[in-house]
Amino acid sequence: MKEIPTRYDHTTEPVTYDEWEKSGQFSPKGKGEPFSMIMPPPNVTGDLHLGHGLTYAVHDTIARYQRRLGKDVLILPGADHAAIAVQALVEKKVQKEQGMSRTQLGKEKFLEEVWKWIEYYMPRMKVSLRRFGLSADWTKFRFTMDEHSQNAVQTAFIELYKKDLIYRGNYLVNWDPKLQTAISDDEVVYQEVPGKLYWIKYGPITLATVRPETKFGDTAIAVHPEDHRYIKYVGTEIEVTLATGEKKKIPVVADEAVDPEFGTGAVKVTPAHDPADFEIAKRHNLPAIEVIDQYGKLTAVAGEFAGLKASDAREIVAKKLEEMGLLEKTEDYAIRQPISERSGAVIEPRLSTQWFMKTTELKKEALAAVRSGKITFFPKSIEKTYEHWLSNLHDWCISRQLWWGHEIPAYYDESGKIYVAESLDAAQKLAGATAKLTKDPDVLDTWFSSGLWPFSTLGWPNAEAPDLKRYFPTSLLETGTDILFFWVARMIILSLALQKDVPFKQVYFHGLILDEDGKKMSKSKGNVLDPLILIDKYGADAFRMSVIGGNSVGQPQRYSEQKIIKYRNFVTKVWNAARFVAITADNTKPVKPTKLDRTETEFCQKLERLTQNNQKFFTNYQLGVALEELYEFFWHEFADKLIEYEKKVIQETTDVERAKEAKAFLSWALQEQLPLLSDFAPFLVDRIKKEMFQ
RNA sequence: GGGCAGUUAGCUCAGCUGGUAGAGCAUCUCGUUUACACCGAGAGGGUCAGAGGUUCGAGUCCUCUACUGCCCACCA
Repeated sequence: MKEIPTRYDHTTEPVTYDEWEKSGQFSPKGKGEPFSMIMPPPNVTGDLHLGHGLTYAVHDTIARYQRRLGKDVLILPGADHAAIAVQALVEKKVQKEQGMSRTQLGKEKFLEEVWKWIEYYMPRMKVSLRRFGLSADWTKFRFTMDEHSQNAVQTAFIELYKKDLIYRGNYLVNWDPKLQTAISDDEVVYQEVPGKLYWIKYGPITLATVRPETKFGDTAIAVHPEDHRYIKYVGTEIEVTLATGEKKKIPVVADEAVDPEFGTGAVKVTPAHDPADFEIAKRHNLPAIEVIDQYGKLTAVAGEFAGLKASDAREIVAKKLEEMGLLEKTEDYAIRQPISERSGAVIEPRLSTQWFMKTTELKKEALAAVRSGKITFFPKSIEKTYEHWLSNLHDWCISRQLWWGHEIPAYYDESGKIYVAESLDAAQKLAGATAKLTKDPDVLDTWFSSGLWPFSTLGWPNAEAPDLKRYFPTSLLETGTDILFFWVARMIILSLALQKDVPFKQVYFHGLILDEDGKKMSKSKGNVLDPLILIDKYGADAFRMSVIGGNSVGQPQRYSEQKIIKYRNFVTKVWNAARFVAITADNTKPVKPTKLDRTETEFCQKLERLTQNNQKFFTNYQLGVALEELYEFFWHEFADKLIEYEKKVIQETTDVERAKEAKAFLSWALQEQLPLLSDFAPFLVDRIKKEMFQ
């Protein structure tokens, strides 16, 4: 009899993983039907949360299932440079350790610090990723800032520029005064804060506004075209008195965007600081006057108020207007304030010269790709969200005033003319030898490089790269709904633009993990669970099953340690059932006996059904259901019923052959279930095989 | 304001194309120390959010309502 402990020892997992990796079994063989997944690259910010754990658990479970079916599986791992996030972290670190700001340190030194950060965190992150048991091909690991990625990004930019899909222009952007950069619409979140609605006299017209401090930048008053109250003013100019006492004339325009029901039905138009006003101004050819600068302070046009922070200026200006008899009344009002998701600063819509990507044509193609079924979403309901977002998509601001990130391959001569080229030399050729060129100082939005990820990782822009030819378009993208717009939609757009094909055929959106009370987990709430600590305590298999089990496609799930305990117990159960089979049926070859009694036949039928369902559930990405059924079957059908039944048979029968057959049947039944289990619990099954059946 | 989900046992959740409800945890009873107490046998517990409709028959399809969550939006 073998000496087998009654507990599965999960501390051997890293060793097992090492063996797997060294054996090369995670690398695709290049034979069979390809099945590829590009792993969502985690940010190199130092920590992995439960959401990452879920992502990798699902990735790996699907990959192992596909391998079991005989597919040529590739999981390509990577990491993201996370421009804004990492820059902010390194800035904090430099400030703390050297007492210097980024600007004091200088760009070159600062970037050295960033690379030090990357060099420190990258290896740690890779070690962490391996703890999940992720069967990724590490030889193909890619970082969004490695040389190949940089080249891909530069090439993409140049190609898109040549195709006239990228342009530079002075438009209203979301300005983050804290980070001193523009950010995209999707990086802005809104918060309701108590504020006031100010009713201000503009000559004969009174209008309501929440931002009296921007009055200096008003270049029109807008009313609805059918509003009879104001029709007589439309087309005329009205003299307006500013808080500085200065008087100026501004036109009254008619625009559909104005809601006659709100306030007085008249609205001030401040094109430089309000997206809606900016649009009105475009339609009526109105000038834009900058009232707020890049630091969020009032500019010279505000006269005596110049230099005040916009938020402070509000009440001061209003008070002055009141003294001047221009403030009719105020009322309490909930303001919807735009906040930078990155820094928490109040966003100031501001005119700025930036690079943009045109989306008008591409979004149609991106819509068609999903509508036509070239890309399938799981769950399907996400398609509506996707459609809605795309149809409302504006051009995408892709430049950022940061230091850490992909450089923009654009050069300017003294007259400001743009030369887009891969190097200074190449630009110089375009501009002529005498031109004095300067490089664009900005970097690209992180999501621009992430958007190229499904093909840049496979060798693009080299169209002949073997991996690109074999594994693109990828089979499946597995991710969370939180980055549907940031990432999923952008990959589709950029892939259609540059590869003329979809980046993936299926997208599986797993649901968000919430805490016990159904609240989002966040560091600030202090309700986060560290997946690596859970793995240390209970093992990777239990962890993987705990995030997959009881989770269904796209549905949020509440998570607590109780769940992982359930699966840790399951791991022990499987271990002990296998142990029993190994001990009693030690030398039996796992061949299905030919003679079966009724109980055994019934078991076979149930097992057959389980296998069929398993495949069906995986096809629909109902991993939670697949796991639950397996759990039920193994524990209650196999362990509780079949093992107990055969145990009795073995004890009671006098027929030696019958006892042998019972043992053989048990052994066979176990071996049939182990492959199914190994999708979810690869470490456990590996150990069972090695310790008990070798 | 619009869109999308969800509302099933005390708790966490399953329940595909309709046929009078399931699991895990928790509770209670009993058992077992030669696979496993991270165990076994069993029990209690649900008018499937509410109302209406389709149907021989509805958690399961339709409509409306309520509550919860998520996403989007230029009502200043």
